[in-house]
Amino acid sequence: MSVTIKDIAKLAGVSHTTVSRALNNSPLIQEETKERIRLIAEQLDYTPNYSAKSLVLDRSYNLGLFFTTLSKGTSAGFFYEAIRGVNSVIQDRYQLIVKGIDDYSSFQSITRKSFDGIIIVSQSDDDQAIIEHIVSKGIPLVVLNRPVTTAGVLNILSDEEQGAFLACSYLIEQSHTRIALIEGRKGFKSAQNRKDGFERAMKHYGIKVPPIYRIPGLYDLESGHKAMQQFLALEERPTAVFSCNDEMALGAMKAISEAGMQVPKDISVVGFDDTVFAAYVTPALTTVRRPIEQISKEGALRLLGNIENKQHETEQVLLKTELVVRESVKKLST
Amino acid sequence: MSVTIKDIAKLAGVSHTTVSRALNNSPLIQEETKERIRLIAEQLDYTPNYSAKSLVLDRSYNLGLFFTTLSKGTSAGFFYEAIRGVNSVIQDRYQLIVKGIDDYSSFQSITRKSFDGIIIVSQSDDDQAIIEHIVSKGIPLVVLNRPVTTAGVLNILSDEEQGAFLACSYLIEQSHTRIALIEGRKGFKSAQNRKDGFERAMKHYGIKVPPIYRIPGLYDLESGHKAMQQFLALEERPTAVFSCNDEMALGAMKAISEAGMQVPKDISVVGFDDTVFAAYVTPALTTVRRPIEQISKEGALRLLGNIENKQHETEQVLLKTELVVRESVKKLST
DNA sequence: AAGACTATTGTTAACGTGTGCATGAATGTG
DNA sequence: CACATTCATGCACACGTTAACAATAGTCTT
Repeated sequence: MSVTIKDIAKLAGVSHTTVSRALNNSPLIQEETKERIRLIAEQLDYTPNYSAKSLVLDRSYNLGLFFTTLSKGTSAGFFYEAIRGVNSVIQDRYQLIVKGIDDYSSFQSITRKSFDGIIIVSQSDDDQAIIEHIVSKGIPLVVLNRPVTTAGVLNILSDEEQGAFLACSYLIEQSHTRIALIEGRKGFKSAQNRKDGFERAMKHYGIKVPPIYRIPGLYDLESGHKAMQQFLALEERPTAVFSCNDEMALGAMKAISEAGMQVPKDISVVGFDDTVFAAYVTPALTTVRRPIEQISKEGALRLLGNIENKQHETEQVLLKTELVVRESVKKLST
Repeated sequence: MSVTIKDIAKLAGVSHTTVSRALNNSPLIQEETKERIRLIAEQLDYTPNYSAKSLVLDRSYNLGLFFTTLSKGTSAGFFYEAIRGVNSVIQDRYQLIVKGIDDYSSFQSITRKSFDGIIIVSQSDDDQAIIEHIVSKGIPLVVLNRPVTTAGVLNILSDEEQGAFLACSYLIEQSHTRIALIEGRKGFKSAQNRKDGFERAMKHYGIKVPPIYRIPGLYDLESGHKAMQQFLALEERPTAVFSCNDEMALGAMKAISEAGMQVPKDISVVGFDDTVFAAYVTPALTTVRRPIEQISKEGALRLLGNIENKQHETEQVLLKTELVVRESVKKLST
């Protein structure tokens, strides 16, 4: 079948041990011999059998990249940026195995033999179970995007509460006082954080928000659309809406234009995430940029550090978010 | 360290062979013995070492999912749907390894030992090299999204030429005669197919298209924006634009509104792909739906069939696209 | 009741690679 | 020149699993 080190050994007139050492650049082997063996390996188009390597070295060369879910609730852009970020770091050294946590019926198959390290892009508290499983197995782990307090876990995320605070403060500075909130998907930590930022800004500036100005959403276009319809039906409409993500903001804008009104002339809208299309809708959406690609890059980098130095760095890193001002907010005259 | 079948064997008072057979549900073993062994395995929280299995069974349990590129030119939605489709099919049986073809400096590491099968979501003719490598290694392969003639390759894609024809015919049926084209990224097969559909429709209905009505784009928002600006600067503007994907269509719509005009009142726009946001922009975008998730599902399914039955199905499957009529096209009065 | 057959389990080797220890040659030391 | 030391390589085994073949006991056939 395929070429093994024994085939090379035979041709080179040495033992397979010598070949193994030569190809791993061991200092025990003479430079001259190494060169000869490398040449033969090249000519035979030799590729190491990673299953055999894994078995004896107790490493899998696999990196797990797990999302809370692949089938529902994860936005395409988010998903894409996360994979890109991680992928740009690992290059050739590892294989990237992508999976949705909700696809696992049992975590049994997640062992130190099958993953050298795992990155969880977490969007829900429900991920706690798998996190604990991974930690208990002693697999190096980094959790992105959601705060986690479990011991022994690297944790990298953006400060979403701060981002939401930023966005809402901006609305208030534009003299808005009737500000409504379209919340994120229930159970997602990000939904809570963003709402917290909203509430803090309101409190900080002493703005009263009636209960009907808060409607839960599902992070998708449709729920934003529906929520906005409800706001529009109100007797005293809000003059501005903070939507917990861009997709819902888009749905909201759609509802506004369907009602014969205009953004930002009649109602201002702010989103969150700075999705690729935010800059290109009409009007361009003012939103909060969350450095997902940077988070996943940073996470992958540190995870590799932990794996290769066998250390156990375990801090929490908060990366700052940034307000991107575009055209969807109007400054009210005071 | 971790539990092996030998540990179980010792506790059960049998040989490790018997344990192996029992856990693989071999008919050679007494039902009673099997039950006893399964129980012990469960209690010890045994997990098979997949490296060892792979080594002896000559299977990796890995499925490769390769994209032409992860870093440039692949749209997030496209990427997301493809992964979802494949993932929904493979469930627990395989690990899904995601990679960008342009990340490979050498294909050497792609062997039959490291991948049981490979799915290529191909967007460029440049992928031919890796396709040939994979075929030469005898790895089961399915190529999605782009037509491929290499022997021994399963090929599943949508009939994009037909989709473009559909879209352009629709424009013509709405009495448009000055129809412009924003082309896709050069070198991408889809760009060629969609253009072909455009040309066929024009020819079929006997519509003349001046050369300046065709501008190449890059499949991103910005290039659509720029292309539209050029159309708008023309003395005799088109009344309708067929954009080779939704993102460029969005960019085009942006340019139109910046010029103080409206879609579809002043200019009609049709896109391609039916991206998630197409339904929620204002006006909602008329576009061509390409069943990516279905394509990748179908592809994964057939690939698994080929792997597990050791057969070599090698046909080309064309899945029909569908025109989604929304609000971005105006019927001209004749 | 002897031989053939069947059902169940064990023995042993194999997959491809890495590593501790042994070996032998060459070199250095006193 | 005898002995210690260093350098380069080989031998044998280990990693955890599966499978071909052997072995044993029990059952059936005539």
